[in-house]
Amino acid sequence: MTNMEHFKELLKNKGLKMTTQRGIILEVLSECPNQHLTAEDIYELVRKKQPEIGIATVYRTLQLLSELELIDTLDLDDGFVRYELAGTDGSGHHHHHLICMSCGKVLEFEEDLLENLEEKIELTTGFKIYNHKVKMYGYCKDCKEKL
Amino acid sequence: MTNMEHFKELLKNKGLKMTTQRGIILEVLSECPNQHLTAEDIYELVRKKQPEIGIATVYRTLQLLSELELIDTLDLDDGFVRYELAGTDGSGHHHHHLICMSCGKVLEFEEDLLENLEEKIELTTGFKIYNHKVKMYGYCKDCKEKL
DNA sequence: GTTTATGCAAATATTTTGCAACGTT
DNA sequence: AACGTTGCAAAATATTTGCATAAAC
Repeated sequence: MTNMEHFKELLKNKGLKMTTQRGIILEVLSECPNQHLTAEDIYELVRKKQPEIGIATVYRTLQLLSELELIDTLDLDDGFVRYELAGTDGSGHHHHHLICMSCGKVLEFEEDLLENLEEKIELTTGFKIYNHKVKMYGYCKDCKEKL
Repeated sequence: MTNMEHFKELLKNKGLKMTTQRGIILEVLSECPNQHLTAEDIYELVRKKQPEIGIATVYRTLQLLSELELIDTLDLDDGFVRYELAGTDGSGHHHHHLICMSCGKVLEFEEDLLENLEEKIELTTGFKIYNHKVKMYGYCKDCKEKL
């Protein structure tokens, strides 16, 4: 099932409506894999397809997509909330971020080693883990070589 | 060396000055271990000791402490940046967070399993990792039992 | 005495909300 | 036809900045 079909189904289940605006916003996010767009970025991209849209609709839709777990949010400590499609590989695993402290580049990684960690934490703390967000800060290959 | 002594030394090295306000802000953070205070929370606590302080000074000092790596920031997706002392155990390991999706409680954990992960990522991607932030979302023991 | 820091107020910037008009089911 | 959604503008919120005064070195 595509993201869009999934979205329609989730909306229907909740008695909510599919609209042009909602469709375009999810479409734009689908067209920007591995990017980390701010609400403003998304607003600008959506306006190319639907110039009359208001930014309030963008915010409301992003909140909705986030509640439906179709998108994830990311905080890069610069005062913007950033958005990206969740579970790009359909495995249910979220991807995580490598943030270069020199050039600011953000790479993605997916990693199953974290599952050992989850298990260990569940045993130790009694906490049942559902999801996680991981950010690694360091220097990317290029910047590392320049240092 | 205490946090306060460390702070004074770092300030001196940078040609900056130790002030009553800066001292009190670090003191307040030291008195609230494992809490996740917003700038406003800290402002209120500091005002009990120094009523004339302005919130701008609190923000400026938190930014400074953050740059000096004496404190860490935490984003709980509620629109506030939260602050806590870094490296509570002096091991240089940062602690991480378990966030209960039911009651909102935030627990801490420290985990060395992540070091395997860092190593693996460094080999795979060429990224040199310096620090990381991990948030685990799930249900705490109490909430899990009530479900 | 020089330079950095503070407090206040105003400015910025992001996100949210109220409401009348509109679109979807 | 009923109800959810949109766009606009205004409001709310968190954080930053300019500047004259005060404090630290």
